[in-house]
Amino acid sequence: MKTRRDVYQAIADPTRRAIINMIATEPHNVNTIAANFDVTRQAISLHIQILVDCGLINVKQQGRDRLCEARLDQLSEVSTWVDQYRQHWESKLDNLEKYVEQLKNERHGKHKK
Amino acid sequence: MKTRRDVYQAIADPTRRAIINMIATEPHNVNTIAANFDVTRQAISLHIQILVDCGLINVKQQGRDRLCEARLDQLSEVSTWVDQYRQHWESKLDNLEKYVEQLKNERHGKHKK
DNA sequence: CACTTGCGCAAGCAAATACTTGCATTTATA
DNA sequence: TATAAATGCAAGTATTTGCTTGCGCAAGTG
Repeated sequence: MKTRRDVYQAIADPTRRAIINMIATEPHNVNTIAANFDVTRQAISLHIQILVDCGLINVKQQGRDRLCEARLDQLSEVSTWVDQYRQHWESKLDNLEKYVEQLKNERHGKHKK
Repeated sequence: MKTRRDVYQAIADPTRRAIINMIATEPHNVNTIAANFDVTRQAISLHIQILVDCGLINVKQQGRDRLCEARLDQLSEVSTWVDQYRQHWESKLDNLEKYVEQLKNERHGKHKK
């Protein structure tokens, strides 16, 4: 049975979302990531494995470390799915248009955080 | 044990996403929804229950029918989470813009389906 | 008032999850 | 070269899913 782990499945788990958050700005190795959670390294390792499987994380072997880097563009699938309904909860589509405009501006004015 | 079913968990299942899709434009009762899937009504009923639990569906009793209406604004939580990473795959932003444009057109020229 | 229709509830199950502990392997390092 | 550090792999377990079948009940209908 093909393991049907897709992106939606991947981000369904809060721990995995937290992991993504952790490496969103800069890559970290497995142990560093694991150190931030209460569960064992093995558990985190498994979560990472799942994230790798669905393309959300890219692992780069670096000596004895495995650098985990986020491939956030993989989230676009979810983004697209959700956005198709945006007009249903934002009274007007024009709002989305403004939203995109706003995002474009943010893109130019390098992010802070 | 508090059932921790959140929106992410809810949309993780393809059947549930399909259900949301089905009632996105107009409400349907449970049997009508179930008729569109290969699984039993009970299975669908359970999925609907889950969607109701996390606020993605609103059920209105209408005689012996239970009209299921989508509360798509509940998806904003997911949208917000994903969007915080959007700048990481910003190249896709222009595509979204085109997408919005396309949606606007569809809006004017009433959809078919 | 029988009968059909729309549904929920509950019991039972197989498979998938989320974790853990234990052990093996590879790569720096003192 | 021993030793520590960073991980993966494997086995075992408790839960949580996703479904099914069976049953009961309330709301329309002929």
